Amino acid sequence: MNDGTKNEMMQRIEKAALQLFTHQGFDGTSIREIATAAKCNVANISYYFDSKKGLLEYLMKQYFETYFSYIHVVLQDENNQTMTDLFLQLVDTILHYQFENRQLTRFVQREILLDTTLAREIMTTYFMREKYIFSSIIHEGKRTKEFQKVKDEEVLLYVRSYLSAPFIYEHYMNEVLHCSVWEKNYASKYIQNFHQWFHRNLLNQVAVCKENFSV
Amino acid sequence: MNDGTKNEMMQRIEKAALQLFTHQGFDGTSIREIATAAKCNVANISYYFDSKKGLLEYLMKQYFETYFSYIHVVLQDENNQTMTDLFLQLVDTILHYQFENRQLTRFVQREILLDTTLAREIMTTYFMREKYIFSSIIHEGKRTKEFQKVKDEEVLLYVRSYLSAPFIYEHYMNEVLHCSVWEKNYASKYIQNFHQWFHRNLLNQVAVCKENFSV
Amino acid sequence: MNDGTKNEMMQRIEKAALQLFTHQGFDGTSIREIATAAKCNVANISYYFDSKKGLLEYLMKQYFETYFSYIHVVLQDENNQTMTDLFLQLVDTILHYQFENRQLTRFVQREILLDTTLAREIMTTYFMREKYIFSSIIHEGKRTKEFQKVKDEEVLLYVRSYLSAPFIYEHYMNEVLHCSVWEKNYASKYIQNFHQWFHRNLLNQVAVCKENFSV
Amino acid sequence: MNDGTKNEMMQRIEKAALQLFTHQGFDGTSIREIATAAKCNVANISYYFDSKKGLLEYLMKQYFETYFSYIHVVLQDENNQTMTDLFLQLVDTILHYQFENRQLTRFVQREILLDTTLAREIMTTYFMREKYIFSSIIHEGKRTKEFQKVKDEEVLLYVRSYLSAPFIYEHYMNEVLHCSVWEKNYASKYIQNFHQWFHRNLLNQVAVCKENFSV
DNA sequence: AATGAATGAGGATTCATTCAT
DNA sequence: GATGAATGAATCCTCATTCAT
Repeated sequence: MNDGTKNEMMQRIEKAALQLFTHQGFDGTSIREIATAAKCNVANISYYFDSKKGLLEYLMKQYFETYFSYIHVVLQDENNQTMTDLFLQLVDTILHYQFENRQLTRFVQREILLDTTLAREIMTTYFMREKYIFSSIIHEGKRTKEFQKVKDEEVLLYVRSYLSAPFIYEHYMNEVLHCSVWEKNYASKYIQNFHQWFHRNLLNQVAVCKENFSV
Repeated sequence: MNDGTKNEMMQRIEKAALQLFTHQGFDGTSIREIATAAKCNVANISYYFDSKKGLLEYLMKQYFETYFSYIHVVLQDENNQTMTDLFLQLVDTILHYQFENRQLTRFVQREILLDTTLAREIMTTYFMREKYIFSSIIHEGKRTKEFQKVKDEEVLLYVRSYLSAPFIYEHYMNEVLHCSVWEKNYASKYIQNFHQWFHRNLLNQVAVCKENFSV
Repeated sequence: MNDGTKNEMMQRIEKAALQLFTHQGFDGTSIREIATAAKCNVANISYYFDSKKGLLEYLMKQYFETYFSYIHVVLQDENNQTMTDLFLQLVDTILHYQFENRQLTRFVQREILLDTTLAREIMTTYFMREKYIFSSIIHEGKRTKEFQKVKDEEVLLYVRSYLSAPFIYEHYMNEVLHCSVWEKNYASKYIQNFHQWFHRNLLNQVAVCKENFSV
Repeated sequence: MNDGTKNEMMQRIEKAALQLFTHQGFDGTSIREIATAAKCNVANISYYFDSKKGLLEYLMKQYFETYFSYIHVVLQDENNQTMTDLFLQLVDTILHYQFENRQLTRFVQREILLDTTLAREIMTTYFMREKYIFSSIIHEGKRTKEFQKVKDEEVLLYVRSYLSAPFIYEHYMNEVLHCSVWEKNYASKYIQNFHQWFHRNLLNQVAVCKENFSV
């Protein structure tokens, strides 16, 4: 695989693939469809990504590497002094990144639902890494009494679920609830909601209850 | 499609298909693999389910028909007099059904993430129906002052998400959090958690805050 | 692979493949060409022989199994009491079998010239077996003073070469020497020639020399 | 095709191709494999040899041109006064040339077993030429009573077979007879053997019989 | 009810080659 | 002289399906 500076055709293939994968899934999409959509020859896909599987891995890798590059920027930001700052900043950054790359995010979230080798590898590398980061923050927050004595697993599952929900339930929201994820201010509202949850469930302070769902 | 009393081979095919779909997804599984796993001839799948797509639709239909048959039992149960009873009873029943049919639930939840015609149809029929039921209960609950003045969409999304989370995040829980969904008492703990959330966020009463994640 | 009683299509494929392989070699022939020649669908080749490689192995296996079934008939024939009888009877039988299956023989002889795994396997199984049989006969012949004290390797190589020459040099004989292998009495003349060589080079008797090439 | 002085890359390609052809045959080898083995770009093969077929023809042509250049040196050598000298000198020279270019020899001998246009062309040009040369010598030898009254075709076939046997049966000798063609003195022993055969079968003199295979 | 044979369409991939640089 | 990009055709194989039995 050529992984130098991306050229135009590579990006065209990438974009076309993502669009098709979003609708039909990886296995439901043929490289011919991708080639047609990308207006290129089928052989080019093998040329640039080695194989269909290589294209999948490339997209996955790209998603997670950018994901963690953003995370590391936050972790090294000296402004985040409290664990609260760090935690909220992380979630904000991740959600922003994901809202800006909806298709890719949705694609990745869906494919890892399968029980494939790739899915398992991603779990045991990337998600373990993510878990470790959040775990450390929670642990430190609890040590400094900044956070309540919460059950780690439940917080972690909630966060993970919160981070992927807008992309996993995009359809449900569009077609059933008729509230679009695409709406400009949806992202910020969604992030705000998280802050509320965070304050009520993690922070060690007497806070106002029952706010988030009330009008 | 033969809708009569299920015979042995039909069930064998169903079981084999579900198992394979769990690992490889619908598009990633060939009817040959299913036939091999079910120890039957390929032609039998077409014979019993008309086509591969027919098998998919059969599984979906079966899932949702049982799903709603359970729901209607609850709705017609005269014991559920308050909206609180009704709401909690519904969630309990649904979760129980789903925990008893993990593979099928997970399969359905995953396949409807695609942008196919079938997925959209399911959204606009089954999930609309589900939404209508929960919406009515919330509306009535708010009218009788049993519930707080919550934002419907947020409650609905939360419930929907809560109902599918254990199946969508099964992998994540197993391989990253190392807390297994298969554990005997996981289901009841998960249901209890919902009750807490329900009391804190929907019920119109002065309740104890910050309970759910604290030790 | 179906290896029950051969049906008509299987034989048609076999025949077509053999014809094409003879002209173009295994690697030079596509399964499409075979399918066209056999007037069947490409998928049938996979259906009956698993894969192109499977077809190759099938032809090879068939050649050698028939080959050795003939050999074993000779070995168990009680009429062959002397080693001379046995040796000559073997060569006669093999040559007859090969002359009756020219294409197959030529195909096999050509493919094993490659340095592939299959070729090496065939060497170390079938040809070792053949060598063992001839070696034993020579050894016994030498013990009983029926044969001269010849160098085994040279006799073995000569025999092997003699057995395959008409098929390997078929082209040369046709197009350069203009003496056709297809001529009715060529086979018997060729076999007679071997007898002469055998008498002059192996038999322990004062024989008339320089016969074979003189007019 | 570039016929100028061979540059380094051309030779690298040639060597790599020959090595791969030996193992996999011409049709079984892709130019990509050759390019990889020769550590050059695929396009270079087309550049230097026009096409894959061009490479084949180049190797064939090179083999036979060198082959006949050696032959003509022998034919013009005034020292070879008798037909016996000439005949034996020819065979010696050819065998030496071939033993020094084993891979090329083997490759050529194998490819001409196919029924392709190229193979037929080679038969009708190069091998006809060879045959003509040997025929003339035999004829003259018979005329001068130097040789016996042998059947031309049988002698010619024997000679042809003898000249290619070590290369065609290389595998058989290695893996079955376990006597290596690579052994230093094998070539000279092989040539000596031919001399014995020649004396016994062609020369018009009372010679000692039954020598060649006895210990 | 159940199966083996057979098919045409389409799957991913690799092929030899060309061309601009 | 040499290369990387790009291509269309062809590779083998698998797909879901049909049909006669």
